[in-house]
Amino acid sequence: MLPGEYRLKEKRDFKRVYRYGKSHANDVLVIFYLPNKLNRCRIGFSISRKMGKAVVRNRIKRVLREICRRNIGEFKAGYDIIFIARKKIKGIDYCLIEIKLLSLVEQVGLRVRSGE
RNA sequence: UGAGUAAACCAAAUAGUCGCGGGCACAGUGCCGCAAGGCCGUGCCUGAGGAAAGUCCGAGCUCCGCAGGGCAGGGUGCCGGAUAACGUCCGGUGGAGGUGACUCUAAGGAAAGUGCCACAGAAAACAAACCGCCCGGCACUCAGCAAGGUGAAUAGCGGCUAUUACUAUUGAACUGCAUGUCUUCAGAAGACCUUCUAUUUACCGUGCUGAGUGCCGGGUAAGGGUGAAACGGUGAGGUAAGAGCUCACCAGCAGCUAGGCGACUAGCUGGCUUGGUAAACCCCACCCGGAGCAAGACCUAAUAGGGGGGCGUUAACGUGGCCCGCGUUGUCCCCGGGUAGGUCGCUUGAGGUGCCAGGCAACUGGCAUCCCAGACAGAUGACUAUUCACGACAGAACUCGGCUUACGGUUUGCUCAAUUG
RNA sequence: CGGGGCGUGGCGCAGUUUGGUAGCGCACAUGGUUUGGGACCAUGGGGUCGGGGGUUCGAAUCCCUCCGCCCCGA
Repeated sequence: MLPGEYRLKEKRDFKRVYRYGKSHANDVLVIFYLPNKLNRCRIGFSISRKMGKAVVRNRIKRVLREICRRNIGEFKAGYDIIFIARKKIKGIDYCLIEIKLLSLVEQVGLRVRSGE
């Protein structure tokens, strides 16, 4: 679970990102992102009801959160980010989702290599 | 061993690291905010289910004009009990299914009334009536019998005379006006014919009897391809034919008696019998005010509006669908305040566990013990190691009691079948 | 959390109130018409009435339960 300051909570923040932000996607995830005026990034998740019942949706959300928590240092600060799960994400294990998510973040240029 | 049936239990386990929600303790009184308030560190504890689900019922709790009456509407519906309450549960009764263990059962009233029962069928509900069966009358047809008539055949008794003339025939005459014809023949007989009688047979009409057909009047509901269902069922007697008309058994109804708190059961008696559908309207009995934790309560700076009481009850508006009733708008007096945000509601409860007692049981009582998620964009995940049967259905959002639905496994009791001893 | 509605041939809808025959339009197939196509005319096929259970002689229709979709209010 992310610490509270890194969470994107408000409905109006989601609306703003969807409306004015940019998007990119691969086969399991969609990313929306928009610069904010803070010196940290806030991350939100959206898993549709079409994905499955509550247990399935919770599982996907928790895996995504865990990935973001462990890699929070690699995200470029000052952005609001929303990840949307696509249907193919069901059944994929943690490691593969982590690779997919980080590659997606790198493609849109929000990744900061902690080592570099 | 297999199949089935009923019940109970479990919901992968252990250890470590990182991360998240909540509670408690300690500390800086550090940070954010105008404020109400919130945040940060360390330690310890704790953190989804049997269904958390569907939202199908019932309650608690909260607010609303404190919910009163009538109508309407909705729900429930064998009996008794349990419960805060229930459409739930337990124990019984009746019915249905199953070889059985056992399971299912919206199971009041059809004799309060209304409606419906398609097609088929004579008829679908006051029973009536079509076919049929039976009785009577009339007409017709057929058969038999009786007496009769007519005709025919056969048989029998008769009749067929007999006078004059004449050998005979023919002719004539007279008398009489009586005469069947023919043959043999001379004297009667025979045949045809005919009277009567008898027998047989045919026909005719009459009467009676029987059968059939048609019509009319009546009796009957035993039987009638139907249909889900046909006005009690089966058998015997009985009858013109039949019929609870009578009888036996069965079903059903009413009454009485006995048992049971009761649903009901058993027995006896009686009159012989009144379709189904109420998950159709309805009747009867009982129950139901409405909305729902985004209910609602409190706090707070700026912008800006209410609440309570008295009087009044015409009009308008509103109130769970209508009416009564009630409330607001009116007026007088008094008090200090709405949205966004924050806090509370928010988890100690018809609570869990164990023992004892009561009860067949649901459940209740007593004692001991425990605190067991409380978020507000919403907490359970990832990694490592070990073990196993390699893990189904599935995630709290005010809280309980049920129901329904989804689903993996373990154990036990019981039933049936097969095999072995 | 509460309230309401819908589900019927491939598509859009009737029929449900008051139980007994599942129908209409478009689409599809065949034939005709035309030089050919469209339009038109005629004929025909195609439906577990969302699933299951019950009431009833009989259910798309009545009752219960489950599934899916849509709308509204707080």
